[in-house]
Amino acid sequence: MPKAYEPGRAEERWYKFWMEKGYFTPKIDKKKKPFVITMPPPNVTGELHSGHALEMALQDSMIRWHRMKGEPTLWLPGLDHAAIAAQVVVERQLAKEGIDRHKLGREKFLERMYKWVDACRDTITNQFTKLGVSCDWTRLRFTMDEVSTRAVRTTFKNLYDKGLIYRGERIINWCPRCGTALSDLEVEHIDLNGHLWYVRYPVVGEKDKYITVATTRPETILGDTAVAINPKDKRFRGMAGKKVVLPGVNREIPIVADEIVSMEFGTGAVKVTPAHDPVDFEIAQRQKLPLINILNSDVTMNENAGPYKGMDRYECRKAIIADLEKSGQLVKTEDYSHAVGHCDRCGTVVEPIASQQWFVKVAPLAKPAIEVVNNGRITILPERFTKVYLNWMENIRDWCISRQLWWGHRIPIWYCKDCNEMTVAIETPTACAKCGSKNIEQDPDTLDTWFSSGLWPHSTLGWPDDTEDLRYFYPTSVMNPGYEILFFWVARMIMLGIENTGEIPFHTVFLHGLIRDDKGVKMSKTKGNVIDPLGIVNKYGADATRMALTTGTSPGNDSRLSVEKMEAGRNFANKLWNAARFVIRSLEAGGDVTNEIEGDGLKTEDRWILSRLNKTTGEVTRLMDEFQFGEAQRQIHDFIWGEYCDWYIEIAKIRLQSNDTSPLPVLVHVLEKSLRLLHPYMPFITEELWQHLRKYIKEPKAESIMIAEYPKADEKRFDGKAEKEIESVAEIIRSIRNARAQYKVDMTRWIESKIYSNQATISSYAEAITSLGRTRPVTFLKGEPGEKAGDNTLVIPLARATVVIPMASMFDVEAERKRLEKDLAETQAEVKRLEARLKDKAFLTKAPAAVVEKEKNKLYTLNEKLEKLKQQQSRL
RNA sequence: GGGCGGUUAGCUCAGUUGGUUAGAGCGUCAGUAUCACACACUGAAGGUCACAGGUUCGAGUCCUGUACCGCCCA
Repeated sequence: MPKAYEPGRAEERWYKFWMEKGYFTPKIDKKKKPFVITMPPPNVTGELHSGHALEMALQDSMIRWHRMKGEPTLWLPGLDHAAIAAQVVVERQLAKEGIDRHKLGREKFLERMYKWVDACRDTITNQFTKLGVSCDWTRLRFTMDEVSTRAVRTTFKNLYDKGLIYRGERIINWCPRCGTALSDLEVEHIDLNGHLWYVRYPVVGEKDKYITVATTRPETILGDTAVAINPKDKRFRGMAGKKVVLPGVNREIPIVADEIVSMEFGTGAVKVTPAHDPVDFEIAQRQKLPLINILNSDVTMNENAGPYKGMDRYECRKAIIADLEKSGQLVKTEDYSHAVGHCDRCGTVVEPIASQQWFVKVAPLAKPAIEVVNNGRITILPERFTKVYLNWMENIRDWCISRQLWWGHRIPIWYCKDCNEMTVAIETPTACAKCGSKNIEQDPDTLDTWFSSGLWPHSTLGWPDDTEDLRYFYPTSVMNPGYEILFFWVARMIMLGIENTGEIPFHTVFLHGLIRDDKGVKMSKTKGNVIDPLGIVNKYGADATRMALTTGTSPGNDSRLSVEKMEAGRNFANKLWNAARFVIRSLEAGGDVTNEIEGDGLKTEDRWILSRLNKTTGEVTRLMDEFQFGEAQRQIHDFIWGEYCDWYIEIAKIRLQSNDTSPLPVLVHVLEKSLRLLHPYMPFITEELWQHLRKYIKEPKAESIMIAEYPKADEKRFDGKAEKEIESVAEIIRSIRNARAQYKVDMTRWIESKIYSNQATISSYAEAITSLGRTRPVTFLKGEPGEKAGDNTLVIPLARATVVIPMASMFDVEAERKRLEKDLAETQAEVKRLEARLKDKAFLTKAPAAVVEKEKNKLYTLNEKLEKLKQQQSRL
């Protein structure tokens, strides 16, 4: 075995081995309850990032753990077509070639998309294997494959037939760059410093009478169809029903009274632009006001903008302000900070526009989805997100699902050109359902990508068909996405899962946090701070990468990824490697030994490590049951490094060096069990080492660690007495080492010690204390020491013992006294010299300040040294 | 505006029914080529657990308030 662990080769070999053995595919066993995770499908937008790597590490840990527990375990992988995000990627490629999708045409464009998907699938699956994920590749799914398409259409039709999907004109968020409508969730509100412009509209027929409104978007004046005031507002008594003239387009619009108008905002009178503002849209509905859309889809002004037609929205804003200023209608301008909607994908400022779109009426679907969380059928972890979920669900608004994109599931609606009726169908129809005309055309739009991913847990198992997979594996066990898609995805999966199957999609939602860079900044391609997980895997190994991502984190909290963490992971792997190397080497020399432990003949240190192993196992299992994987890993790490390596191996060496092979079964037993304990987190190195150990392993008899039973705590091995005793011994050894370091005793020198204790058994650790403390002779005495500190001895009181070390054994007291005296005299002389110098007025006034400062500092440190020397002298 | 989270060693973070002297990794300092490991070993230094009150025999942990940072929703 090489001196340091080399991850690369081992990883490739074992992944291949696991694949060949088919371990990743579960065997359906109706007598057993399966454990199922549907993988959140990565987007086909390119490559994996560290967030995916974290997700994979967490899920693979859960999956491997449950598989080792003997449960039929399914981890179902897949990819998401990621409608808008993927379309943007390919459109960028096209742009580089100097073409666009319109030039290419819809069909050719989709061909390009599929080609891209194929490439992406290869990249992503390859990246997954590098991380060691043990998902069932035979069930790999894609949100646009045949079954998914059928699931999407079936769902659409069902909801449409129930009246839960409708087409209507509503205010949607329009992204001019992406050229599509967005749902409310896809809009990011950013506070921007803008202005509030106060504009006066002249009242019709009343000379010099005006009503002043305030707006942050003056260009929308052109689309105003009313001015609204609060009916309780005394300032505008008698104004309702009158008319004002719009600047720019000189249209007459009414003044209406509406309760929703805030009397505090601006002047108390607000302009109403129903086609470009959600609140105004509602007012218009109530007041029966017309809608005037002033924007083209590229957000230039349309014919309704009169003289401003053709201008870009911001150009128009400038022009209007200038014109208002000229006409004296601009009353004042205030600085004003307000939230402006931006496209989640591309960052462009979105425009609220009234538009014909498809919507899901969500409230009826939300009701049962709220219920299942409230009654505990679905648990959301960390628990605090339950409130976030419920709060959103209880105030849910209709979901705009149509997108003006080409890439995605096309809306399964066909319009008849003859009778104008709509046909909704699962199988592509050839004729209008109403009149039978063949003159039908499918809706050109596609569905929001979340509409199909919302079906993911059941569609991947075969729904709408009644498949064996669906019957056996559904509802799934755990869903483990990032908290940022709680609304986007989790909420919709719960709603659509219940709607389609009558069952919850999963029992537990276990949310993870974001991976940030070492400075705590969210990783993004534009910031250039993304860490490529494959780069880390190549440099530090997959196990170290996984460890770096998941240790020292707590559920649902963001974490930082840094070089230090990756190094820590690699170092731990190497530590484990070398401990195993030592054990294997000892085994090779030790004859016929297995990991089976004989009942008697165990020494206290053996019983101690077995007790610690089993307690750790119990603790780790408890933590994993509670989804505290970071803490579980820390416990395994601390046990292996801090107890097994630092103490047990060191103490065992004493017996091994005198050719006593009795610790060998314990060494291999504890190592073997620790490897199994660790396997879900560090699958490769544990397999590699386990295979090295296999000929010494009597139980379990598996051909791979990944299907060997996960360790269970054996309470019979708990041994509080042994733990106390070894703790006591360790404390004694530490105190002696401490004294050696404090007095700078040379490594090669043996020092004498007397150990006073009422624990009779301590004396049986003479060898351990001798060799680990490098102390000889060691005498064991009962009771309290007669020596007092200062009698040329060091007296160290401990919890259950007192250690006494004669100074003379650590160093030659006489020589040391002489050395101290000499040093003391020299230091004192130097101090005197410096003090005199610093009193010298000539020096103080003439020497440069820096020099004086330097001398002062020197004096200070010398005085400190003097103190220390005096202390040392008094102790001799 | 509403809600949630964070504030613990120089840095990054654990600390889950309130219970010895608050832990880890990294970093720092001192020492070590000891025959598993220098990706290591040994030892040390380093904390008013944001602040102010309260409950309790006992609070990093529970309650109230304040400040700052971050996130979500409107």
